Amino acid sequence: MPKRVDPTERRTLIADALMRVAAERGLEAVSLRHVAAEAGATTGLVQHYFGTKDEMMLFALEVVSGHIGARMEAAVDALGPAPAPREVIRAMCAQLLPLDEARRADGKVALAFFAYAATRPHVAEVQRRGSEGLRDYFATMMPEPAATTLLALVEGLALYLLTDTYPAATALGALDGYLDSVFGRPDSLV
Amino acid sequence: MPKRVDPTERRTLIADALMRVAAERGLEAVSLRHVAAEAGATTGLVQHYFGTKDEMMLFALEVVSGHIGARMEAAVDALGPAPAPREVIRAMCAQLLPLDEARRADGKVALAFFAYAATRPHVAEVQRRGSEGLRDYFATMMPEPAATTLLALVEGLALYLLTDTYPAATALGALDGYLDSVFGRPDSLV
DNA sequence: TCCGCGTCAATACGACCGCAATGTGACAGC
DNA sequence: GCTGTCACATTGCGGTCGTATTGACGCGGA
Repeated sequence: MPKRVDPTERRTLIADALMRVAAERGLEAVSLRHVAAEAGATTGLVQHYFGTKDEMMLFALEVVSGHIGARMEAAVDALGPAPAPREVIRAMCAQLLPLDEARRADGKVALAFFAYAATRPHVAEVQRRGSEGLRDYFATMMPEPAATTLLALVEGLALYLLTDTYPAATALGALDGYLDSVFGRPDSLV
Repeated sequence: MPKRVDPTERRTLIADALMRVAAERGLEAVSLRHVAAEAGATTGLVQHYFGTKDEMMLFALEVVSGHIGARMEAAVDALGPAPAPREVIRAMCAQLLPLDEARRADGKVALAFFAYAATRPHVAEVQRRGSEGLRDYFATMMPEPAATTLLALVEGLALYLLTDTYPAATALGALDGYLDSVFGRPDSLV
């Protein structure tokens, strides 16, 4: 075969460029040309790997999900062996919150995709599955209704962090407060 | 003066058309032409009342806020005289959730504006003020940290309702569950 | 050796965009 | 009844969009 190249690597490279554009200028600024320019390529290259724009968007959505999943895994691993369920859940939730620039960029893209999905059912389906998977996993460590509430709370906190409505400390306080109400306060008052 | 018309009425008419387009086809489908067509007018008319597209978008954002505010007021009024704080809060929160088609349409537009605002600080400022006002109002009827958490929870529930991740009953259950934990369960068990 | 395919650039095309300039009809005041 | 001005329609410009087409280049297999 001629000129070997790793296609998935290329695709990921393009998707990364897409996310940079989306995080900086919004999802509506994502065009074949802008993404190609950001990736240092031509529109032809982008089109070679993604036949249509929709394909590209869908792949980017999967990449964002992958980022979040990887961060969650790393955060849980960092807890050491046999961590308490509460700590696992807390660590995972914290990865959903835009608490540093990397997570903030992903958060912006994820938010943009939520809006994008609001009028595109097949995209919404992808997100829905992701959320349900997380909720079900949480439900193995806490009552199912609490897992449902927790996930919505975290999503809302992420939204308010993204718009700078709440500072980070407030959001984390709200998260810990809710975890307290589910698992009981660690040891202090009440 | 020649041919009198009510300018704010026209502006609202155009903004309504904008929101119909945004709810059905997403905010990125909002263009002068589409909005004008939806309003049964010409682009010239739209331009006459909104010099630039940004102006139009900002006005539409205010209209959405107005819708929500009006619904909240009506819902609280419907509670009768001297309602309990918990019922006031519940009624207001319910108006933030997309539980019928009208609120769902507004919710879609509001979500789109969140994403829109993520890369436009001056738009985010408008939303931020709205959320803070609501939070502060809630805080007059419940502990301030709880008001913060509640607002984020409701926003998250709205997001999940919009993507059909949660059914309405689940979302309302989560809302009531949280209100229980703040105000105490009305009378039943525990 | 050279053919064919994977890879990528360049360019063209038609649609649509925001915006501005210009045209037109209706009405109020003189 | 002429005229100025407001309300709106029409048209066109410059630009960007997504997509399709075309062709050049590099290299493994015959």
